[in-house]
Amino acid sequence: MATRTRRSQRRTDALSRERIVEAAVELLDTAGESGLTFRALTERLATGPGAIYWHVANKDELLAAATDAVVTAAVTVGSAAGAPQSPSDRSDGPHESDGPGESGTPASPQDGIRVVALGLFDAIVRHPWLATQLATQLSRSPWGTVTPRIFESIGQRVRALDVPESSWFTVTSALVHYVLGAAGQNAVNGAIGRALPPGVDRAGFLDSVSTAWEELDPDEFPFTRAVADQVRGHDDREQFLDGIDLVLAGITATHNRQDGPDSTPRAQE
Amino acid sequence: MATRTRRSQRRTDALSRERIVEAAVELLDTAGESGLTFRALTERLATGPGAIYWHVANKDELLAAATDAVVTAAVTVGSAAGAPQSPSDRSDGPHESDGPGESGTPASPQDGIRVVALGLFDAIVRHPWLATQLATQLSRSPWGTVTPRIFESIGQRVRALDVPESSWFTVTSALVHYVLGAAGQNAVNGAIGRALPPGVDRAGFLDSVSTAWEELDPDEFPFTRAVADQVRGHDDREQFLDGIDLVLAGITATHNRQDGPDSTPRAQE
DNA sequence: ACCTGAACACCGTTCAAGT
DNA sequence: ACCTGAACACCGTTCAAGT
Repeated sequence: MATRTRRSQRRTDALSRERIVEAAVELLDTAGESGLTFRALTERLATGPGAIYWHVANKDELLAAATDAVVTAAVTVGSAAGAPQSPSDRSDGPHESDGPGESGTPASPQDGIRVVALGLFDAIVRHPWLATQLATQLSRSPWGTVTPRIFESIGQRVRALDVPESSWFTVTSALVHYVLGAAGQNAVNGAIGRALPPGVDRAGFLDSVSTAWEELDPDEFPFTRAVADQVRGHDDREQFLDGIDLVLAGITATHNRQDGPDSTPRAQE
Repeated sequence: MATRTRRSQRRTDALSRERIVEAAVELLDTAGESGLTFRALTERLATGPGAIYWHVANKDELLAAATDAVVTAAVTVGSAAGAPQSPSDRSDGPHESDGPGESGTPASPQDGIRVVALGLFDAIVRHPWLATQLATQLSRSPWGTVTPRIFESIGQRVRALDVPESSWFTVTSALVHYVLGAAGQNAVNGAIGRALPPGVDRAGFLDSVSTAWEELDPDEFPFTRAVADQVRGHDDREQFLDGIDLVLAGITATHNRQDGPDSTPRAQE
């Protein structure tokens, strides 16, 4: 169901780091984290393991490169077309393109943050292995390229908010942390339809979670049982944006109480 | 440097799922994620792989059990002593005990949230493998025990806030997402002193990150370069709590504008 | 400089056999 | 019911050899 282009019979045209990373991403998307092996990779690229090791140091580096490629595409605004125009026009389900373009309307900083955040959110839904990889990559080496890239794309919008410079780091960190936490947890949604038995769709899935929560021990889990029903009909992207808005509201409440026309609230339907 | 108790020469006293999970956690803490193998486990427990498989279905289940054990300890408030009394008395470095006890003062809901959040934060710093495992566990199966446990402990405090019941799920989710994202990214700190060459301490580590950020491409990373210096001296726990406060401020700003004496702001030094 | 592919060490898991 | 340990299939990685 993924890409139909390019099959295995292409021994011609030279191997390259780029092609290897591309194949790795496809393999991860198709077969999941455990599906990325050097044997599967050699087969798909019609070569031997030694050839891959000539271009890539080891599996960790390959995973880092795959993560970086996908994150860069997701976070680079203003490139591709056909992406979410504005976070106000809510549409269900993940989008198709890999980069959110800011076609047209010069958005407010808040909307810019929402667009970037949604771009990452959708990328993780499309590539569920990103959730784990991001956690690995970010916690292992903040000196890598992935962390600064995410940080930069959010931070540039924070700078446009009227937050004192001394708070830039803290505010941007808070936003990035929320986005990564939320997107990570919602990686399940990408796995629905892939891993789940066909016939069980998203509604059925939410229903099963809701039911499972309702059957928890009443003494240990009173709150979780109480909200179990709210799980049933909720929209993940909607909830994700509500969380962003909560943080944005906190930022304006904290940093410019007396001042300006605080924030541009999203259109509420 | 971890536990000095119990060595390998204890063939007596029966094997049990509990002892296996305990050994797994120790192995993960000591040798990292790649250090947990069935061979290392059999050696430590002085047994064969078959014995372990009698108590545990496979490695995934073992990892899930280890995660659940640590998270439960971290999130269960009111058990152990010697834990962070109140998030206001800031102390540097991770705490020793595994559960944050709420000894004494009946805290505000806000403080309760801060205590639980810090408990999770510290647990991830102490057990860096938790970051990856949490991402794996949560995104794979919200019907597991780990998600509800975290959700419940935060949610019970949210209920004590005066947030309309219809927003309980969204608000709690936002908090949980922030906590997991922030704690996950800060798992590095647990690795400092373990993985890093001795002689490079925390200050040196932050310094190296800051320097790396300062050397990024000025065209691609203007913002990241601008805040690079703020990285140098910052306190992770402090910044983590500042983020929590941002979300809490957003919650009160959004949900009870006209009403009560909005939130109890932390003492700012 | 780039690629081949056999070989190595190690891993998770199974299972007939013991008690 | 619980444990033993040899065996199996598979994995990441290496390296002498080719072009």
